[in-house]
Amino acid sequence: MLIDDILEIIASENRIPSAENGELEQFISFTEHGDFSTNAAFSLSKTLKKNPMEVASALASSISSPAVLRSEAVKPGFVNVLFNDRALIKEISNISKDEIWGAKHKKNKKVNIEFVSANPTGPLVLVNARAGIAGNALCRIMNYSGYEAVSETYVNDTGNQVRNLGASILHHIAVKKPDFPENGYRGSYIKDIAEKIKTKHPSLEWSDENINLCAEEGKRIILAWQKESLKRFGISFDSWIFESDIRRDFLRKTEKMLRDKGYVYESEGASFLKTTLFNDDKDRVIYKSNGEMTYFLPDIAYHFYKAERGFDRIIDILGPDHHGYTSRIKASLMMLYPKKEFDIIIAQIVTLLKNNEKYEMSKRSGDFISMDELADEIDPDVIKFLVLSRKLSQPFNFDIEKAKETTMENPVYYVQYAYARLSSLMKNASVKDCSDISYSFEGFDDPSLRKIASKLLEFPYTVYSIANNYEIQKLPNYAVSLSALIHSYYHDNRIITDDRDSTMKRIAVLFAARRILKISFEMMGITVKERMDKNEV
RNA sequence: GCGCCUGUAGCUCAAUUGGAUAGAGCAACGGAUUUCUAAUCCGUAGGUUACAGGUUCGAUUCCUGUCAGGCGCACCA
Repeated sequence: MLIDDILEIIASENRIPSAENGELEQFISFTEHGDFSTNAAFSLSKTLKKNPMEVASALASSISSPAVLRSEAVKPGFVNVLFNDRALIKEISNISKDEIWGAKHKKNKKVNIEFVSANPTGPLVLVNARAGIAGNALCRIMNYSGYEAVSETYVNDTGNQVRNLGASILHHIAVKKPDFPENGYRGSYIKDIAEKIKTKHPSLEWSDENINLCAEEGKRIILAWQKESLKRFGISFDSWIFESDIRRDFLRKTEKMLRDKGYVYESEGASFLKTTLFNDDKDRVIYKSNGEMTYFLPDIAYHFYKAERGFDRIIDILGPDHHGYTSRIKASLMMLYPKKEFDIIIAQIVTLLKNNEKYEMSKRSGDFISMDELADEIDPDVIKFLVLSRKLSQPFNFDIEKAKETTMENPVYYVQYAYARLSSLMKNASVKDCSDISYSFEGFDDPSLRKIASKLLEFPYTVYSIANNYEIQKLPNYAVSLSALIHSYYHDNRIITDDRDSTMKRIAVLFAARRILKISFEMMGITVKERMDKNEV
């Protein structure tokens, strides 16, 4: 790519050692001062112990390429680069000829992204939707950026919560029974499941055996139900891991590894893991004094299982209730796999507002808003775009009335409309693919058209940066700002005219812009619409 | 009490991770259309980035303190 070529020149001319794996990418930015800028001189000046401006001048003059019209050092030490129009036009044709222009070559780095990971004890709620939407997008972003990313979810299909589920269901079936279980699930869906089970087993006594039966049946039903919910949002996983399988196949090995390394000790009848050695507040119990295992050991086993499968980077997207949990799981991975990159992203709470009322969402209370209920009311595209527009680490206020009623609050229509406009232009100009376009023109003769072309260069670098810092909101932000340029240009200019040369220039740039929008929509999981029908809303 | 996160326009959020004049949308006001779909565009107004110090070429961003809010702090999962 155009910018990559220049970065390579900068790196080799100035003997920047860390410039190999595209390290220079982090020093580029896109402003009004050129097609791109770099502040590399500032950090370089520290290692060279020279004046930043001096370094910048050297950088600027080292850039000699036929593609570059001007490269200049300014004020404190920025270097601004402006391409000549021919080079930009060439890049426009590259964008148009490539289905996924900008995607990096695979660098053989395997990434595992885990998200949603819910108990099969109730409907999925809004945080699950948030994590799911973001996780899928992140997975595509990382694949585009040269990683081999896999999306994964973990099903906690054993343990107390599942037993509580069984007891809650059986309580609706058995005639003679104790009080409703203390930590039981009270949602109305429990009753529905009980009714379903009744058709197969009309009468069940209160017994451990039948609690298990109800738990197994309930789990199956809820899991299928959760899968349907995920499908409505287009959320999918490359792999499903079940806690029961981990316990069966990997638990003993994990415990042995930890004990062999001397990280386990006994105290007051319980077994502790020395997580404080790796920055945890206190050591954590893996076996209680009554001999029971805590949830912690299977979770470690699961993470070890990820590491064993050869992933170089492991990413967990967790709900806000896992805040205090991150340091201990990090510590356990440090014990045996210190070389693995391990990142935990906390997806903050989603608060649903409706007419300024706050909805509480808890599986226990039975009074919650599920993913499904949200999808019933609001176009999933709207939800996806809104969810992706915010930093995951920020709490998210979702106003259901705004999302539904005022379409102006929904930038997703803004970007989809930009795409639809371009599509209808291509149709009117009888352009099906890039072979219908000539790229033999010399210049843009219109700054705003050139600006759109220049904006397209930015796209890959926006995506790469998300792969590093997980700030997914940059993707929708980019789509909005590109769409703004498109809408503005469209409004000011008649695209298709009798002047064939000028028509072709415009179509060439807009075809490429449409391609970039499409790639970004697919990353976000937003529907790509060739036309927008007003009565749809 | 301890830990993590947050505090930016009236509201919801950005700001390319320490960069150039802090930007969008909504709400307010004024304008543009016999449309290649106005779900659009252009303009006006709105800010001591919670507060006080510090670090340096440069701070919304990093450090310290204060104030305010959210979340998490089990031999629960």
